[in-house]
Amino acid sequence: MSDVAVIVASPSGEVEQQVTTGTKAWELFRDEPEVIAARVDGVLRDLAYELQPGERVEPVAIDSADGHDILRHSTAHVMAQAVQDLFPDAKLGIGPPIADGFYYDFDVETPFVPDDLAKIETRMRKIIKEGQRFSRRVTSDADALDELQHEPYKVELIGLKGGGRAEDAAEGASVEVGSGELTIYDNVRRDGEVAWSDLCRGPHLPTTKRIPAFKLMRSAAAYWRGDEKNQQLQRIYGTAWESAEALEAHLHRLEEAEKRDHRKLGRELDLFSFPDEIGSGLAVFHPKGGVIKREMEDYVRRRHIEEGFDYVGSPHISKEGLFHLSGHLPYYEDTMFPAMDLEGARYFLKAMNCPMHNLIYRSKQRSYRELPLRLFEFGSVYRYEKSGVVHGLTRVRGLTQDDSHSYVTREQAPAEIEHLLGFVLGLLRDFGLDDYYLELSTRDDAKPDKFVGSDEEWAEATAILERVAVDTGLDLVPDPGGAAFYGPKISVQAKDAIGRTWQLSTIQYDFNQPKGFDLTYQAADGSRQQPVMIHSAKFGSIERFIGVLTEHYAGAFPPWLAPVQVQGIPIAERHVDYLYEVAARLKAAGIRVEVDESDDRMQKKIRNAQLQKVPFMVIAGDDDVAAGAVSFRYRDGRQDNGVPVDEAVERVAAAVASREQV
RNA sequence: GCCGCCUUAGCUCAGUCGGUAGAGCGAUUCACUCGUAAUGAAUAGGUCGUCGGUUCGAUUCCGACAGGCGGCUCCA
Repeated sequence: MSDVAVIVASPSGEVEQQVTTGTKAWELFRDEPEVIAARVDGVLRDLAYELQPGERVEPVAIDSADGHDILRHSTAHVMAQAVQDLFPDAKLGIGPPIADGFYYDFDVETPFVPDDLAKIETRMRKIIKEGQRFSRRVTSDADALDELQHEPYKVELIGLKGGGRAEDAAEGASVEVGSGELTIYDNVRRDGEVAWSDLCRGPHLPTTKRIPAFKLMRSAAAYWRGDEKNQQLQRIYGTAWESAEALEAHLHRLEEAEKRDHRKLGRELDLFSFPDEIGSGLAVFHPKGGVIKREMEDYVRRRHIEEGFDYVGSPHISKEGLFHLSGHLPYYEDTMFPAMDLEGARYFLKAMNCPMHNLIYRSKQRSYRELPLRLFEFGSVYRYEKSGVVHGLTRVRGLTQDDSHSYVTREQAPAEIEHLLGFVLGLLRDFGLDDYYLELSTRDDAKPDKFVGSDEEWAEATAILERVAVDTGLDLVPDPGGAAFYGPKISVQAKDAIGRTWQLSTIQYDFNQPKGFDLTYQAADGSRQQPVMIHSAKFGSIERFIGVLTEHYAGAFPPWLAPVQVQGIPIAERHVDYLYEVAARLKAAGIRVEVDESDDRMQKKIRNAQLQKVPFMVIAGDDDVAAGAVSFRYRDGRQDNGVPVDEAVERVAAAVASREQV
């Protein structure tokens, strides 16, 4: 028995270590209970992996990103075993780790109900207690097909792998079958009996006992391999963590996110609602939500004009010919509201503004001297979103786009895109969103029927967008196949206060519609040339952006957006008149102020203002009246008493003007 | 659109094993006038989502539809 040399890497550095032939990875980390797997020459391995000479071995801790994935993947196996114990006819789909958890898909006769989840959890605890060992076994395609003949979905995966198509089998399928050798993991009881097996690449925890904390979250249907033409499977989502505390913290984060839900805050703060009588996905803004909407629109309109855009207007409805001309109808008729037949013509509610703007462009002969010509409006569009996808303000059927179209010469296009991107990012910053990355959506070459235009045009457009995006220095994520039919796009994905990302702005390069509309301009040499159009929505939709901002600020808007900026609170009834005088001063400075003259006690008034998340409470009692002052209370409970009225007005006005958060 | 769950007062939710309903908050009125997150009392408010079916009788059971929630698919 000879020695082999391996390199053991740890945060403190790398050490060469002599071990006996046949040493398993776990033997290097036997004193480190948090280590649940090893990264060997860059590849994740079970701790039972037998070390080879010269290999570089890194411990993988359960609370690392890789460790979490392994823990959650193993927990998914335990869940699948529990499900098949309780529902022997359940066929296995796939079961990968995902962000903050895992899922496993099953083909079952009857969908799972909440009670089933409780039963499955109980069964899982039993399996965990048994301390079943995850045991890796290499197999061949033929043997696996034989062994798994009762698992039709696994058989399908093996077949796809054989065809070299494992990667596009389904999202998450690569955890079952990779491009390399095929492996099966057996769950082995202490007495050596195999309790359960699953086709899987691994790696896994050493035993089920190493699952410290988990919870099943919900069940839902999911299409096999993500295709709605396929069988629907029942998916169970769960989460697993390195400790009960970490699980608790995760559940707490979910609760906090729920408190920020714009649908809930919209009701509580009286911002907007979705009356059933109007229809699904169609919002009305109440006076307080209307303030936010108006402030946003006013500011955005002003900024567009400052940036060289012309404000235009267009109707909500049009004869169908326009949408044929733009090329939209063949691609999007399904997502437009059905046509209305009027006077022998078919009218559609508009789902996009660009055709209307093209008509404005085409209303007269254009000169190169006019370019870039930038048309902008808040365009209301209607999209017949499928009933299952409508969601608060973030996915609606009627929305207002802050939409612009820049008509430029081909030579001007790169500079215009750069200008737009800088403008968009500046606007987002003004609204308090300063963490984002970019996505470049391109054509799917495999689906030529979904896109129009030549290969050369697409290549040119994509290259320009990519170059401008890269120049920003922001992260750029590819999104193959995500382009519009008429051209590629850059989208800005903004992160909110609790780290969720939202697709907001888009910038699209379009060489097709100018062709369809036969848009031209007269060049300096007298020739007729075709412009390129650049579509850009800054917030995507006003509605969605209000939803995103509501969640980002958890309803505590910065003063410039807050529906009520100052709530006046008298200590006693005799201070009401004084507060109205202060309020008049604030109003004269353009501040939105209300005085609470209700019968409530002042403590209750403070509580109400607090719950309404009003940025400034201005309180007045005998002391303040005597001193010609007021007392401030902020949302965080901070107080500032005896502030002279002039200074108080100045302080509020300054906070509003600077658009800062307080 | 597909799967599951849900729909009781303005809001949050009890409840009725089938005999037409209750709380808290909110609203209104009255009393109280108070220094930093809930003063007290009284009153009003519901065709139990809609439409059908079963039944002597349906808010309750069944079905369809509408709306909502969680996913899947989709998102110009």
